[in-house]
Amino acid sequence: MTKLDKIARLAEKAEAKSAKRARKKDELADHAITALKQLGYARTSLRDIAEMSGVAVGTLHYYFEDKVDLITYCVRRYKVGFVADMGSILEADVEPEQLADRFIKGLALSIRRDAETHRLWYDIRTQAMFDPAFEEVVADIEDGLINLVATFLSRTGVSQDQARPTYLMLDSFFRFHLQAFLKGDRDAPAQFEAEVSALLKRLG
Amino acid sequence: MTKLDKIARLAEKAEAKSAKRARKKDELADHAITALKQLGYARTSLRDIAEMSGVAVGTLHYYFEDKVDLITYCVRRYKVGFVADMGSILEADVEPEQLADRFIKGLALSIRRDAETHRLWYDIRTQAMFDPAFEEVVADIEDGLINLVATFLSRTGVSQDQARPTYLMLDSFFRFHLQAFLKGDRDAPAQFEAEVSALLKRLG
DNA sequence: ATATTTTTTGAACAATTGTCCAGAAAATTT
DNA sequence: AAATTTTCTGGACAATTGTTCAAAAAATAT
Repeated sequence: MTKLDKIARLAEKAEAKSAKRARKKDELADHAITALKQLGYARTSLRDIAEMSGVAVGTLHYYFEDKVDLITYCVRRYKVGFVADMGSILEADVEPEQLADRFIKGLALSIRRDAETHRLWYDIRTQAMFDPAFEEVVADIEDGLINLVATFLSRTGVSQDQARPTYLMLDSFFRFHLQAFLKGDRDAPAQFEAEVSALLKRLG
Repeated sequence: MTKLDKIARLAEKAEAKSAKRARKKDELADHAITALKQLGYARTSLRDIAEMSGVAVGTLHYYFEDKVDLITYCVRRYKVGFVADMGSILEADVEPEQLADRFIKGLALSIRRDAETHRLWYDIRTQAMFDPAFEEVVADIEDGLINLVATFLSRTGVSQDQARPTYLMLDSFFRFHLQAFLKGDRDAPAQFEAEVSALLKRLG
């Protein structure tokens, strides 16, 4: 075995190890999210998360620096997934009008299906107004969302410099009807769909 | 002294007493707000508030049921004041266009002047997604804000059924630029003014 | 099989939390 | 001036918090 072989094998090992560690982190994060989306940032303790994950509290600190690190990791992970999901809708090769329809329907569906998870995002976004530790993750995610809207607009033939105002408009309606849905209004997603659809036509 | 006189005087006393109590509540609430707007709901302890108010912790519980009662009282008090302030702008007898200009300028000014207080509102509004105890106060305030926008629209000659979408639009821009301002972007209020002004012309 | 490293545990720690309450202080009534 | 009521105090309470760490357990390497 040459020296190069040894080095290569060592690198392989190191990579496999960090990959395994990453998998475990994600596994823990997924359990953490189920706890966080139920109670919110401030009300969820590391013990809640540990119990939900079936591990001891110390294990969490073995994988995550501290609570902020753990929570930002969770929010980032889930929101990246959301942006990817919505992005895949935009890949379909259909008429602009139908695309807009599908996109809005996708958002409405996400209110219905992932309401509890989305409120965690709003929780963290608000925390960032008080705690600079959350500023980075919030800015990153918000950039991703604006970017998502930008590709949506480019696919429907609208100028991309409308991305931020459009994102803000979508976000405010999304937030409002999410709130209504969480309060028990089962029709909120449908209303979101109708209202946003109308407003989008008015603007486009 | 007749019996009626006695009753009248008793009623007077009772009213004076509850008025005094109400004044003290407001005084405590004002101090509490200065603490809350700096740290946010979850991070502010009753001891922080007591220290800020120059009273003992027990005194807070003498005037308020519990922490939730105290905080909802504070948020309600400050937001009612804000709505009243903005409402007084709408009383001016000027051209619709100038009125819109003044209204938006008033909002931009409030970002500059009351940034820390406004973030407390967003904090409580988000908490309401997790804790039903905040649902009522949030719904009340949001109704008040939509109402404010409704009178704004009626004064500028726009259909009132656009109140909610317009409120949501204003809110999202307000929130976004408030966030930017809190992160250190001193131009955020001016940008808010420009962007909202443009969008409003596009819609009206 | 043994040695080494990685992973996990859960008890211990100090700090903080909201709430309660007996008694002091102040205000009001008689 | 005495009695009564209202207001306020601040220590005590139990519960909970994030974090640390020595030791055990498990996995991996020799």
